[in-house]
Amino acid sequence: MEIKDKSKEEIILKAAEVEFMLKGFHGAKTTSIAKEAGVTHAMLHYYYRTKENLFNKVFETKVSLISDIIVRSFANSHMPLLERVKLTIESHFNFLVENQELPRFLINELISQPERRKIFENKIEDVIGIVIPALQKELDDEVLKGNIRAIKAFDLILDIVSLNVFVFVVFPIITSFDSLSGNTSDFFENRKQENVELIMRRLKK
Amino acid sequence: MEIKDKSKEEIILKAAEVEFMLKGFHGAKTTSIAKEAGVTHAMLHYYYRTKENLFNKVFETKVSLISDIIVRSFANSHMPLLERVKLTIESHFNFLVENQELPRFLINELISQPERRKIFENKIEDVIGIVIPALQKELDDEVLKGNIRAIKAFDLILDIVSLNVFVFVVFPIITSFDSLSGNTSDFFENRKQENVELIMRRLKK
DNA sequence: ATTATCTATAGATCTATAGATAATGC
DNA sequence: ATTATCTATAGATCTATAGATAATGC
Repeated sequence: MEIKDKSKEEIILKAAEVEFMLKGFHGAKTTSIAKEAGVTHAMLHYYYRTKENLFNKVFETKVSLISDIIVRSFANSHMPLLERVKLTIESHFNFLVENQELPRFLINELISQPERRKIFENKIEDVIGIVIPALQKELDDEVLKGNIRAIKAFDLILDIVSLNVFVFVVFPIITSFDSLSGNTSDFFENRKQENVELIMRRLKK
Repeated sequence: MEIKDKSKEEIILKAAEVEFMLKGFHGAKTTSIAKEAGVTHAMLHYYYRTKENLFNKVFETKVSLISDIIVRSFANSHMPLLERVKLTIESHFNFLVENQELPRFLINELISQPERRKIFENKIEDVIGIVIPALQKELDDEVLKGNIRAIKAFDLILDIVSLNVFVFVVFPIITSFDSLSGNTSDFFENRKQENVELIMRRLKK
């Protein structure tokens, strides 16, 4: 057997990732994942036994990605708050450029299969429980100093996430209208700036 | 046969609506729709022949709702622009309160089943082609008069839609964190104001 | 006569595994 | 000896329809 760049096990996982992300758990079929991976259908079950199993592998990896980005976003605490918020928006946005199908996938599986929410909640709960109160305190301090306008940390985060995520969620649909004539990365760059602008104007006095 | 409030045909459609909205085309099963509707499985096929057919009935109704709201949102042209934008944000938000599962459903089916995009595009295309240029002109006029800051109509609409829609898309997930202790309608009311605030500050000089 | 309903079942599709065979690593 | 691979097929689930029967509207 020659040396392949990837083992079949990995190839199957990659193919599963693509199919699950695009079609969801129910829309994806183990037969077509196997076909896409270029292996016999039996191989898929040999390595992962069940469809459920294979899905969970994909799902957990994706959930981890999300919880990591939340933590990473609020690092760099030694920087003025407004600047840090700006940087957070940008790095969060950049992360989404690299993981465009991720939000839609998670949202969808979490809603259509509520039994899977626990996995998500467990990963994300602590992060939320720590990040929000800490941010709230910082915001309140700045408000007292008269530097920014009052806002709840939860609202600020939801503002940022809404603006950043939504473009990617609808991107495959709006492209078909071609209103964004021209190049995709210009479009994204423009959106990133627009989002920063919106949030900065919301916060600045 | 006694007089029922609804015919079986309608009951089936309603049950289908619920199941398709929640689980998508592939996740929904005609057997469980029939069960939910309290009819034998054969009745579903008697009235709608195929699953595809039944799905399309639901899908088209939902697409119409969306295209209607876009048109309605930009009525009331005899009103100062900023005020009109504010009203548009609010009425769009109110519409979403009444149709919370709608955006996620559409986004998802449109992405996982690209063959259905045409139905959507046809309904929405004209509306977009008329609304955006008209709005752009109005915005440009106000910019020249020195009343607002420059913005592309497309960006403004995407800003509004992002902020308004996203809360509902993730709502079933964030409720489980219970950060929004207290009542749901207060939470929504607060979000609506936050969104108006953001957009107004973006536009005002 | 037409419309509505049920039971039973065909036929398709999909997940999963059994069992045989080939390749690989000590 | 263990791991990887294939063919073949069982078994489950799901969509769809045939065919019989009951209800309804002229």
